[in-house]
Amino acid sequence: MSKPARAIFDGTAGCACLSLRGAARAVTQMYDEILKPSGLKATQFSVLAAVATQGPASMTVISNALVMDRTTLTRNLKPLMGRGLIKSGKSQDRRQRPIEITSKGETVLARALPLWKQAHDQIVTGVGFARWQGMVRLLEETINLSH
Amino acid sequence: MSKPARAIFDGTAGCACLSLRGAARAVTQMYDEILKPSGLKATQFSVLAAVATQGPASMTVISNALVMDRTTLTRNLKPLMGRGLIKSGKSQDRRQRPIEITSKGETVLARALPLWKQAHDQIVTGVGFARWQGMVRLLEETINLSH
DNA sequence: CAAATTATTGTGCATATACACTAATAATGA
DNA sequence: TCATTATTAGTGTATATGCACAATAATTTG
Repeated sequence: MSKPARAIFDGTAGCACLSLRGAARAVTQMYDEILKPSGLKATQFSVLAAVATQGPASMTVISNALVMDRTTLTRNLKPLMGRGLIKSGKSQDRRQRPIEITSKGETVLARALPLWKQAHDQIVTGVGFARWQGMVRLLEETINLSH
Repeated sequence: MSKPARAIFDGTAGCACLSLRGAARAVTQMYDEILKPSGLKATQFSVLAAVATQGPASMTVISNALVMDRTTLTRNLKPLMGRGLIKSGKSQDRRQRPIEITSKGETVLARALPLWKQAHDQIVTGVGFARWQGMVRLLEETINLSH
């Protein structure tokens, strides 16, 4: 009876949130390591790529595309803005400050892409293409569940 | 030619890291919301439960069990320590400061467990038991891949 | 045993995350 | 029109994350 919690909760095993967060941490570290030569972290790469494909677009549009809280995106744009990889412009709607990638940002993104592909392939090859596809599908369903 | 990046990278779709992080964010928010009455956030619940089941144990042991960087665990213990839910003791090996749950921590954890179960069931029911099991297995494989 | 190595933990720094709240602007409606 | 409501974005605060580095103690090795 010295550890009553053991009887009711078995720690790591079987918690969707814990598994997801753990996998996200592990994969992020792998991506960060491989992306290192580009000077981008995994999140920064994702944001830069989203701005490149979606932009010029409002913060709200981009944050929705990234399944990321709007205020989180505000902070995540800062290091990219500081390095001049993206810029914010003006809109007719003066509340909006549409974000777009700069030419310097395009260059950095282009250099990062083969590294991203390398990390990506490592995951896909590791778990197998079909199973990986199934996982991405499940993850998207899971995201929709909590909306 | 105004958006050359679109041709080489299709943003959100198909990036394992982005999908994982997005799903982790979404699920964490769901857990946080449901766990609110307990005063614990999802991560805090996980850490507290791990300490309860593993402890008394060294930081290194617990961080490995959680697939969490050791220094991250150090910071994550702080709010739990501050609320008196866990405590650190001493060991023969004077480098170690084994962590264990307090009786107050046991009480809080016991109150949080039904809430955790509620969140958990919401995910499992949503994606289906078998598919959820498959996902957890894949997530664990993915974690092992990046080690 | 003393020196080198390994193991355990903490801290500085930078980024990532999101809720509550605020400010500014646009849209709506009486 | 002008007051109300809705939309868009930023800030304050707190936690989460991890690399580089430092400090301390145990272990190994010559």
